[in-house]
Amino acid sequence: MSAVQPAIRLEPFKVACSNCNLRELCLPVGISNEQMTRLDDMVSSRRAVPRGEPLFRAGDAFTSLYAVRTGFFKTCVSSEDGRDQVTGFQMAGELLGLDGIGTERHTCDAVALEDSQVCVISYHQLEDLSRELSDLQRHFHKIMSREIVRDHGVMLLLGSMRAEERLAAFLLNLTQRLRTRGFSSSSLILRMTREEIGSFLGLKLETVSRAFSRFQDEGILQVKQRQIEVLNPDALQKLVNGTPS
Amino acid sequence: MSAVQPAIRLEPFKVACSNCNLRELCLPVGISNEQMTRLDDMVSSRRAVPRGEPLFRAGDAFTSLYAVRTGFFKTCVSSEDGRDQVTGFQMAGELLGLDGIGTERHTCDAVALEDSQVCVISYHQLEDLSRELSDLQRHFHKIMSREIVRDHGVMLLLGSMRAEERLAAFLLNLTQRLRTRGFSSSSLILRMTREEIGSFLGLKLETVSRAFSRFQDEGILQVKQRQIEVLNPDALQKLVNGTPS
DNA sequence: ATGCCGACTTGATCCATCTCAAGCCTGCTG
DNA sequence: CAGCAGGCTTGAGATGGATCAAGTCGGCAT
Repeated sequence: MSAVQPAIRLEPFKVACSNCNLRELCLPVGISNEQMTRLDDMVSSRRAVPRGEPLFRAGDAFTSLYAVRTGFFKTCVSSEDGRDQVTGFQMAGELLGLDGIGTERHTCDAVALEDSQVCVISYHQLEDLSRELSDLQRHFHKIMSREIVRDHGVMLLLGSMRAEERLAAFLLNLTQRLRTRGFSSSSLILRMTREEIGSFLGLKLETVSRAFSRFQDEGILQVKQRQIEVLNPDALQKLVNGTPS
Repeated sequence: MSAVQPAIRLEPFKVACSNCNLRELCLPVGISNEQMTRLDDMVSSRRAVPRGEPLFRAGDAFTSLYAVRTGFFKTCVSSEDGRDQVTGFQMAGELLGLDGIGTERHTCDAVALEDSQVCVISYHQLEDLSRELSDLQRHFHKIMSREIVRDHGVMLLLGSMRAEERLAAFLLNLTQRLRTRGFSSSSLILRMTREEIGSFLGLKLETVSRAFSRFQDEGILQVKQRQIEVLNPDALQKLVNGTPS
């Protein structure tokens, strides 16, 4: 690889939803095969985002949605005075950029937490195509609606749970999403720092760290830095359900 | 009015977006006049919801969206174990029910906080119509996207602000929305209890009450139960922007 | 190997908010 | 018009998480 130019654009490999192994998680869900080729046109390119780099920033003009192909992202909003809040973590098959539709500018930053690749989905073409393909239209609406429901869940977490309950809910959510993708649900490597977890959960990093230690002491987890083994998922579940141990 | 049957359905008055004075706030934004008649078909009926009654509940089958015509609603989610969280308050011109699209069941309760009326929007027809009218499609997408952005703002509030900052942000948001509707932005009547405000803001009702009292002591507000006068909106703004006093 | 730096852990203390408890308004009902 | 109930305020004390401060760990560059 040449050291001269930053490898942001990937060589125009054959981008095709039709043979993507994330098909079942991503936009094409419920799309028939014949319609799939139309979709392939809409998803015209990929983009590589190195670890630590933004895919987009608040204020950027909105033109596209992005489907995570490989890697891991966080999204965060910030207020004028520098407060900021991680609003989510996105993994393979999940969609980024929905926030930009409303104002035609992105309203949050999306940052890669490891070297990642996204499929670029022209929003304009998505609009056009979803006027023709009602399955695509329906599915896209569902994705947006689920994002709203997910956000409500986060509000519930932030508004009514205590530190250990929040962390338990966070871990269960992560393992569940990993399981959907065919990974072990008991062994995971965190892609984000304690501080980023804390920001997402409305806690300070020390509190997150203490909660991890407590879970380890109680035999619920094995924690080696970012390498986590879930030894007792039921205990996590009980915490989330308000049964305080 | 007959005392026998509950007056849930309103007599089929002429329901018409085309001459609704909320046109500029609601779904029809950006829709041309000729398209408006098509819209009127889609919004086929109204429904009255008495104070304290649910418009829909979590688990109900999803068939329609609702535009608030008059009155005031709250939406709240609850977890299995009885935790619950107010996720928003909706006033005239705002849309309810987007949460239901993803799973075809509602995922939260929507409850009227005063006697209210909503326009019932058949989601199925909205899908069909927005495949024909790209302006409608675009506007509907924007509404969903803005809801996501709003939710991110609430996360920021819940995750990073202190009690008085949260209340200040809440009051500014309310007055701003009232101003948009042509009401005074300095005088308002709260439609919700301290407990509901607290649930929304992730605080206990006593904390909300104390924050109101403090604002009154500092001359920022005049508080008479639910009747609020905003005497110093700049002070509220400063609180939100992190300038602590 | 060595040293450095960022990420993490852990302890001690502080403080914002919660909790519990008492009392007060206001509107409604009998 | 008296009594009641639901919503609100206020106080005192408890506490969960924040803050401040050391230290440790591990990967990376020299």
